Amino acid sequence: MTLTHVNHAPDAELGRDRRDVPISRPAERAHLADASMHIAETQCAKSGPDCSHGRTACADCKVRLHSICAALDPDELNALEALSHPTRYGARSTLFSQDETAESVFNVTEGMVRLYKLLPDGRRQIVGFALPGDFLGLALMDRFGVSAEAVGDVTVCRFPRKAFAAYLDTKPHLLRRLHEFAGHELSLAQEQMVLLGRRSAEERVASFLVSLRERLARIGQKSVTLALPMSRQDIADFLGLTIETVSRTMTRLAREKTILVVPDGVRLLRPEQLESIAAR
Amino acid sequence: MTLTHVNHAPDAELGRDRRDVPISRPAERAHLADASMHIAETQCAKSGPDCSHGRTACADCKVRLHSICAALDPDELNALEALSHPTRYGARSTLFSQDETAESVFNVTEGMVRLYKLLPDGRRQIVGFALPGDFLGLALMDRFGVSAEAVGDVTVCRFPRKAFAAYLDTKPHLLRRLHEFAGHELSLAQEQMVLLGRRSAEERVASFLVSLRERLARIGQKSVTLALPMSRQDIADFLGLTIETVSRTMTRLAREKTILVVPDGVRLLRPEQLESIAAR
DNA sequence: CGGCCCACTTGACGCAAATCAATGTAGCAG
DNA sequence: CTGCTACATTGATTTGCGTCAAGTGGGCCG
Repeated sequence: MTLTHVNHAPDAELGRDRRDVPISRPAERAHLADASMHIAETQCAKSGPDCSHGRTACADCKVRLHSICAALDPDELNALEALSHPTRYGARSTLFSQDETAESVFNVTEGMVRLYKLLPDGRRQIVGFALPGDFLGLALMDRFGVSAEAVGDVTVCRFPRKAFAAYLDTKPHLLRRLHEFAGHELSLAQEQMVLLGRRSAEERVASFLVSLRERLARIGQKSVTLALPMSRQDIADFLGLTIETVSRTMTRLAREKTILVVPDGVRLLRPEQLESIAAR
Repeated sequence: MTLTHVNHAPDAELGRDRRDVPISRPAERAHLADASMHIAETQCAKSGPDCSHGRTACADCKVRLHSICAALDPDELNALEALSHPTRYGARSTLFSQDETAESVFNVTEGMVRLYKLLPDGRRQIVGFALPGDFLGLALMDRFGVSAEAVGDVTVCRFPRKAFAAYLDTKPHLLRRLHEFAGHELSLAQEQMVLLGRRSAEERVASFLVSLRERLARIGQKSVTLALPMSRQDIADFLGLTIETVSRTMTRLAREKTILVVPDGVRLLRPEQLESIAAR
């Protein structure tokens, strides 16, 4: 049963948060140098420790087992919860910016965050996409080394960095868990260096799709239909390519029936073919 | 006083370990796919915990203050020393290989180590050069994610991974220190992603020289004359370029009197010019 | 409904870096 | 000294991807 080449597949649950939260358009031009915008955070007004309207207990947290919190027993979870500020960020809003003092660290619970660095002339390199369960501010350093923006709407557990670090000092196994996350992150970064330094455009795109699928599978979202909530420009800036090259490459993969391009996503028709292109 | 364009400057203390330790030549062809060679380690025969012939005490360690060991008090230092196996590796020998079970972790005390990943077809990406004070095996994972080879002769403190991890469990502040190192490493990796994804050949070379100088300065080797013990191929594989492009770029920088190419190194004639080319 | 905007795609062309090919040079063995 | 080997430089040519520019289609607003 051969699949026909259509542009719109009847796939549910895809959806780039593009129309909602029409927050200042210029933000989308972030590819240019300014990056100075700090879109108002969609977060609760009082930012004290009990910003808990509609609060969901950590015990019910959908990403707990994939996050650093899996290292904690119920009592410890409560203690950490006391420090946490569940916070929402609207699509395209800024969680934090490069070089800014790190007041908070974050546990992503929903949505996707792009992490990037800008060169003075505006060139942008996305160094990663954070998914639910991922931790932002791993290094616990005084200042952030990268900027972070919500791709679509995002919810996080935000922790004041100092309080979090202090708690960490009392819970070595939590630090251990954090360190494991750092090791994993480093490993992804090294894979990405191979991609950026030594792979062709087609290999980059294939590799990107395959590894995004793997990451989603690890957090329980197994599917051959991959949601791509980020823009083509984001993908290009992640893969060290231009938007045109990404577009052409995806078109070619689609023409060869390896993938099927759908609105805000891609269906992997022949995943094994993609893996072999990715060359790993 | 203009500097003349000479090929050999009267600079001391440079020196690629090329002639010494003529260990199996085929190793130099490591750029091709085989990578299967495991050159016999130049390490002490009995590998028990007291492989201490000619052992230098940690207290005298030249890199202690730059390594993870700076987090330890004298007693702790002794305890860790009891686990350590000071080991030498000859030029071009392998410390460990990608995907191999991680039996040991390492603290580099002397020399330079290249860390790299290979694609199945032999393409190589060097993900970093480890210097004295750097720690190898940070992630403490079961298997190494990269391969490590001595560039010139190298000395390390080697620790059995499990014993090290066990000791770590009793010393949270050491884990904290290790985590700081991981954060630093991650930060370097992200910088490198920007380099590989978004910088031109000239910017890459300039950036490489500037940041190597900074790293050396941080461990006390401040100098405008930079030793480059690694080959041009290594530099190319680190910068995501070909050897020819690296060579041409260095020649151009030299022609413009920004650097002076000397055997096994480079003198930075106009560091500020390099920094502005690096565009940071 | 019509027009605008924006994200994306597609095509034509140009260029930076890769590839292919000599040539130069230092270290070492005989 | 001579030849050999490995590394590095330099030149000629090709090419993959970037740049520039035009075209498409969906969403949204007046």
